[in-house]
Amino acid sequence: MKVIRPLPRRFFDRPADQVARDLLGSRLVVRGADGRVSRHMVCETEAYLGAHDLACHAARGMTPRNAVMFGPAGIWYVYLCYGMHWMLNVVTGPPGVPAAVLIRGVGGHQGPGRLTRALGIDARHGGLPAARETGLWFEAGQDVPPRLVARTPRIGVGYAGAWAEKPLRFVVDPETLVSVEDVGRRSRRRPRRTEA
DNA sequence: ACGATGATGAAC
DNA sequence: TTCATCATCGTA
Repeated sequence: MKVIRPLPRRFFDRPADQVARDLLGSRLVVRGADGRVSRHMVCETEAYLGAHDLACHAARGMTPRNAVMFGPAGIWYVYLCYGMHWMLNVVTGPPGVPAAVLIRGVGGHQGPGRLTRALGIDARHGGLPAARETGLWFEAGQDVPPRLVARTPRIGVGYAGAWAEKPLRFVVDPETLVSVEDVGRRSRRRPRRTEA
């Protein structure tokens, strides 16, 4: 039987929008405290491109919080938002380029704060590599054909001027993705939150 | 439409 | 040391 290896670091050492697109259909894999492993299909991501991207945390320079974004690819960037939600990101691109991809939705869990809560992800993961040893990594899943990928503006970044409108959010309807032979029929598109 | 809830970063 | 600001979510 085929051995599934974690997505390697080089997978993430590319522009964030490419990584965000290609993570759709992959599996986010978590090993819980009890040793059990669970796999979750990635169905929604957002790309934060670097210091020039005004929606990116690194747009105003390096701080203790965002420092990990300036490092090598394949490292978890986890931060607390609105006082209660842990946001899971993976750093992309070469050192010096502070870019990352936000994991915004995985199968069965809509919303970045809900999925971290459900999977037990928090600050402990920040700064660690996405690898088996850390208990949180990615594995290749199924390829998602382009026609099933929707691109929209990112959520909650209305302050970012022109960057707020760029289509850097990538969504695939998990219902659609489940049945590969059903690609001819576009399933109902879920109504999404809109910008303010 | 809005309040919960707390770290973060910048100003003072 | 204060203060505004959040890459959200549940309830209304």
